[in-house]
Amino acid sequence: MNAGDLFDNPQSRAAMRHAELCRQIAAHDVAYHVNDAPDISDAAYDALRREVEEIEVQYPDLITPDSPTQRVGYSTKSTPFQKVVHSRPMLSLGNAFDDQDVRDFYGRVAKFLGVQPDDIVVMAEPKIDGLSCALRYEDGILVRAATRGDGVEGEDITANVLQIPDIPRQLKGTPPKVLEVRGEVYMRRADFQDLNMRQQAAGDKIFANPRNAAAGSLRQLDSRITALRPLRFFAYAVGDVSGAIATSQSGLRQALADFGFTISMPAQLCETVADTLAYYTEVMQNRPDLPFEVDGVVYKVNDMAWQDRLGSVGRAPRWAMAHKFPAEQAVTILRDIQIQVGRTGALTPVAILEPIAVGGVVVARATLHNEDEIARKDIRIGDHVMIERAGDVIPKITAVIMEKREPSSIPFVFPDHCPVCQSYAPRVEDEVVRRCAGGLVCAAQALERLRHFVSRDAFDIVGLGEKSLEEFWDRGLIRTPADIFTLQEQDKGSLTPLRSWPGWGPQSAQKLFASIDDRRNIALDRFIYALGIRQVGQVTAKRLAAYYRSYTAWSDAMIAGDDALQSIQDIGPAVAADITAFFAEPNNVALLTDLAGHLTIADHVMVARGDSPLSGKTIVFTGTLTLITRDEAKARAEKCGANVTGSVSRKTDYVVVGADAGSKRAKAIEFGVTLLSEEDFRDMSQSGTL
DNA sequence: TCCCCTCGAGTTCA
DNA sequence: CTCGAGGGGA
Repeated sequence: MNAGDLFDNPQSRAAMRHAELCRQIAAHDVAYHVNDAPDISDAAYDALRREVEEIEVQYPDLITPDSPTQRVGYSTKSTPFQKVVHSRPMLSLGNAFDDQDVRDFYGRVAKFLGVQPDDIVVMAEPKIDGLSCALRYEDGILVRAATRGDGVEGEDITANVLQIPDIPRQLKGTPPKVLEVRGEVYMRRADFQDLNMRQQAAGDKIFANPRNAAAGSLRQLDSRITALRPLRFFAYAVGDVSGAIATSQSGLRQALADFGFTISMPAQLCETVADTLAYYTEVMQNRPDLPFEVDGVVYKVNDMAWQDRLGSVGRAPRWAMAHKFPAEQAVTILRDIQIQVGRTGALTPVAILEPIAVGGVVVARATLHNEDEIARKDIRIGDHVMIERAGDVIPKITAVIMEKREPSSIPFVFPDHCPVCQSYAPRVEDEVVRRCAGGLVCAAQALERLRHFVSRDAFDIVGLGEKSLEEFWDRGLIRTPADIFTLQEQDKGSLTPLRSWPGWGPQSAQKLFASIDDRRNIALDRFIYALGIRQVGQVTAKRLAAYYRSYTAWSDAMIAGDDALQSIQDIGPAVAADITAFFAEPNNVALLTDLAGHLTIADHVMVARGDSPLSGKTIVFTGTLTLITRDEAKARAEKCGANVTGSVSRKTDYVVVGADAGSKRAKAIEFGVTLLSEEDFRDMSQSGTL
């Protein structure tokens, strides 16, 4: 080994980058907070912080007390509340709508753990309709409160939370050094009505429902106003905690109560699925009598060791689920059906409704999904339709009230041409969507592609929203993504520069140019995702980036037509064909080259758990696993930073061989890939911090 | 070949 | 958040 090797691994590279970023952020902080003279745009500052967070997610041992992520809050001027990065993300819950969904939940948990559904004990609690909130206690003292935000980053509402009577400022008993308590801030129904009466008397805003009232009260800039609002709090979970405070969910509830919190009632420990369903029915029946609004119940696997094993998929834990009460419904009139064109050319029908209040909000539009959906329900313009807010957010039409139909009404005819570019819009056999064939000539598609390009998960260009994008399009300034990066040059020579446009000024123009410049450095996976290749979303883009590592390696391989595509996880013939088709179009290749000329595309940083021998490795499972289930094995491997793929290729590092392994094992031997037994895998996935 | 699961794409309102 | 469809295990 020579000295070069020490630095030529992902972890040491990440460590060096991390240190550099921390230095930069500290310098910017001084400029911003101390000298009151920011030397960098908010967006660029956020990007630096984001990069630090990403590195720390991969290499937790780089997190030090003086890391910028560990400091309380930081400012962006976009909101008056300081942003707070949650120490661990606040997840959302999967939803069940009927008994079968609940049985399926038990089935999934049982299958993952390799136990029987009857073995699973579940803690059931009411799901209060309020706002999730995280309270951080250090040495028993409340030091910070944050809203859930997007789950990763929330807003600092400490001052307001201190005004809520059942949130203790100081914990009782002997709490751990650090304890983050999570729960729901809500308002009782009676308190809500009183508040509205007072608001009305004072000529102030009336709230639509207790939830909105709680939200409005919590986001007051003046905490003296919050103090006048009758807010309450139920504790139901913990986030960051030093040491363990319970081994079960029921124990956790008890511990929280002992620390001085109110815990949600009525709750019940359920031994069987039947108990769980009975609890659901009971809460639903008592719903009108409960003093607060409840939109369902929550089930949590009681055993916390099992919770840990189950982990989470995406943004939802596998060990918990919400069982929702039936959605509120309402009847209104369907005024029109509009056809929207998406970035892939998909024609999507949208219902334009006579505005009506459902579940506390006024609904005026609803998606109709597709042509078949309209035909299946025989939805016609002018019909009275039943709408509901599914999962409490997105409104949908559930049925047509046939008795109220006008005899003169006619079935809706779905157009077979694009409403924007008039191109033919064929429906591929066996597919549900109709797609505008206009492709590159369709303005609607081009605009949607641009919108995708600048969206948060892609280039994240702030200040270039839908409206301004459309404006630039209309004036012919932005027609392709590359145009975004020449905007400032174009503007310089223009007779009507941006700063002279209505609604724009020198400041906003400068700000936009700055935020575009901030994105001239971009991670490879974001870049690939931004291109908007059919069927290539965030996950697939990341897989491509991880496989090819650099922009040049990727684009060269794509232009040459790499057969290896299909050996990448999640990429089969259909997805590979779409990627190949994208590169077969000369316009796309030209665009790509043009675009790349304006950018610095960073090589992919391996997602790796530094201290695990599996980190950064590509691993394939084959045969029947006997020690743990396949799902669990896969989750564990990924937790260690491994890339789990489906088929063996020369790039595979390990093949874990279970019982009765067949062709993959043979292939592994042929390629000289290291074979691991299940026991080997267990040992390797255990070493390293989990 | 079938079925389950994950991913992609499209969407509402405050 | 929901639905459709591709991938891949069985």
